[in-house]
Amino acid sequence: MRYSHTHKAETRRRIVDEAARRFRRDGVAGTGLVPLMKALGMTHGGFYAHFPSKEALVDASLEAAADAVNQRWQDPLSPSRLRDFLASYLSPHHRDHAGEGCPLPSLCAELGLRGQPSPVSDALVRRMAARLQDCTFSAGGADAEGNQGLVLLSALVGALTLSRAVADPALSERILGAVHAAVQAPPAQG
Amino acid sequence: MRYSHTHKAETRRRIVDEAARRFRRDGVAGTGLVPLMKALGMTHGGFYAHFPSKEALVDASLEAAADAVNQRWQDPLSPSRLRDFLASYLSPHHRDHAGEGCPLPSLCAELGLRGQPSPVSDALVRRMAARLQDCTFSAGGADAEGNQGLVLLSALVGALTLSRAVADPALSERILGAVHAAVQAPPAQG
DNA sequence: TGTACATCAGTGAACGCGCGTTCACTGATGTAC
DNA sequence: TGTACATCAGTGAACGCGCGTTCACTGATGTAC
Repeated sequence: MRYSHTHKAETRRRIVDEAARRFRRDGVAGTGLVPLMKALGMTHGGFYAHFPSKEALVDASLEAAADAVNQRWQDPLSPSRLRDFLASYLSPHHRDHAGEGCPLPSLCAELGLRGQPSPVSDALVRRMAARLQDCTFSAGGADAEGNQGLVLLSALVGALTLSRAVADPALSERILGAVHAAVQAPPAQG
Repeated sequence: MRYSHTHKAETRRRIVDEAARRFRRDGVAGTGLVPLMKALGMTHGGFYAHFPSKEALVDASLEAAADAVNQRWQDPLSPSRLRDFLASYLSPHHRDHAGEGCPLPSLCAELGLRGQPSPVSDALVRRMAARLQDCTFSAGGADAEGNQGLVLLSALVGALTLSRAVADPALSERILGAVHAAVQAPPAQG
């Protein structure tokens, strides 16, 4: 080998990291391989020493995201850590920095367009929903199937998506605030 | 004029209708003007007799969607019509036919990517949230700001987005079913 | 009613551009002797 | 330790393609006389 044993793996990791950021920030269709490789100080031809196609890079970056979620959410969330998570997920900072944020609001719509979605997003959804399920505020005797986590995740993803799409900053903050208030305490019963 | 008075307006309407369908089904970036015009039995050059740019077509199709929502949701929803709406919104049919469905789950993520989002999506969000607000099941004394409609809308949009992105049909149906159950009756309180 | 003209929606070839991908190559490095 | 060789990550030019947009034009029709 002409490079150290770890060199190629290291370059591959850099490509995946930068791609994951750009996919979330600009969309998959909006991310070109030429600017991507250029940002890493390389030429685009070298890309194909690491991946057979752009499609494979999408899969790899989704897998990396799923690994990160699994790593970070390995143990059940404590109520206090859940509170922190919800606040940061529904924050203007998260809304304004999609590249460093959750891949679900950024990528799900685009992944849903493709003929056959990758099963990797399933793993992401399952893991996050399961961890949210563990510590929903309602005791949940009526929710034995564990669906409350999916409901919470849907609200989070929808809120972030909508807050990013509206032009009026006041409306955007109202969306985040309304969902934040609703998920911290269940709505008044009557 | 060489065509009847309504001819041009009629053609424009056909372009907007077909574009709105394709934008929702394939995304804005995934919709080309050449195939779009060809589907209407015309050549692409004629497009510019109606719109100055593709961007203008996006705006026009969003406006058309907002008009349709305003038309259809002019009066407050009765509880029974709300029930029908929720069932159809969270149905597998809606998930599988994005081209004929709500523009929010299909387009919000992509619109959020663009530098400055169009204020037209604001009108859509406001109108739908207001109508959902009118008839949320909770009496809502604690929700004077009218945020419950935004919460409900976030959950609907998130659920549809996630259900379209996962590969496992069972998981997809669980997402729709869980949110459907949750929005029909508030979660158990303890 | 019949003819000449003006209008303009729509045609179709062409443009420059960025895309994903291919491929012959280079040259720094690890390995073998 | 020093030299010759094999490896292969990365280079950079080139490809075909579809994109949004432009533009000189056509020809069917409404209008004026």
